[in-house]
Amino acid sequence: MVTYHRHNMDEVFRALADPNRRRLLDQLADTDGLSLGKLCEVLPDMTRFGVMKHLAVLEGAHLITTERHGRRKLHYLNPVPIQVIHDRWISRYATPFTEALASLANKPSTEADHDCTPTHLRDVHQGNAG
Amino acid sequence: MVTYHRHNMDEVFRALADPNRRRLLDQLADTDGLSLGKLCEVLPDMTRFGVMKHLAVLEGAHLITTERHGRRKLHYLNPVPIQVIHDRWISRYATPFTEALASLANKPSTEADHDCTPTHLRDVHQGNAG
DNA sequence: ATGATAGGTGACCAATTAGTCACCTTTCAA
DNA sequence: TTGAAAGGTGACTAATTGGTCACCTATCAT
Repeated sequence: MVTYHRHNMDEVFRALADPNRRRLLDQLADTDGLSLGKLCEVLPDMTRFGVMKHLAVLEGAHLITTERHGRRKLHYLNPVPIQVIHDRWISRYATPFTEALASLANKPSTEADHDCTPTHLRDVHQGNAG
Repeated sequence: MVTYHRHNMDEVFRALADPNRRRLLDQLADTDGLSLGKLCEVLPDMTRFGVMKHLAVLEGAHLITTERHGRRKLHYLNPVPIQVIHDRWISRYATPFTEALASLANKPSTEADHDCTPTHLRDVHQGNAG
């Protein structure tokens, strides 16, 4: 019996909540298998220790995996927890209605002003221009 | 020009990171338009103020919207931010490979032990039985 | 009007988190 | 074998978060 599908959603969401950590993931999505030193270049305003901590959080959430190669530690993106989140949580709310609304929301045009949205969704629309 | 597609991902992810808040969202997904008092029944181990704070976080992340009706405040699920996250972030990593791996991971059977996974993904498999 | 009901505010405390640092081990190249 | 390079640990501080409370306003039924 394997248990790797029991990803802790708390940890995954919390890990994803930080823009620095998302940046690290994005970097690994672009170039996988980077060392700590290389990943430090992605977050130049932070010390090596800060980056280490963020990577530890990502690893704790199983969003990345690591492999030691000599004196270097290589970091690999692991997209499984994200897929799991999608499958068992996000798809619940991604109804056709939502998809239509979201695609509508992505258009900056006046079409969105037709506003066939229920009243309790209206406040989402109150963006200021600029 | 509308800006409601500029959801702050930090806030959304952080809001989703708390199980109490996810429970509130689940409740609203089941029965939309509940008052604070009703939502307090969902989290019986917390005071009204705690629930209020969690709802405020959810509202700050635009995951719920509210409407006052007399002396009551009704809360409505707003699935748009989740859809946005899916569209612009999650789908990046939800490759066919990932989907296959995830569906594999969801099976507790021995099929997962064929393990055609890259080495750096292996540690995801090390679950302890029981 | 009046009491009960529903919700709100600001202050407050405990626990957690983010980031840094001094110091350490392991590995590689010469 | 020695020194530089890569990474790791534990302690520490500052900031943030989670939760509670005393006290408040607004609304409804009578």
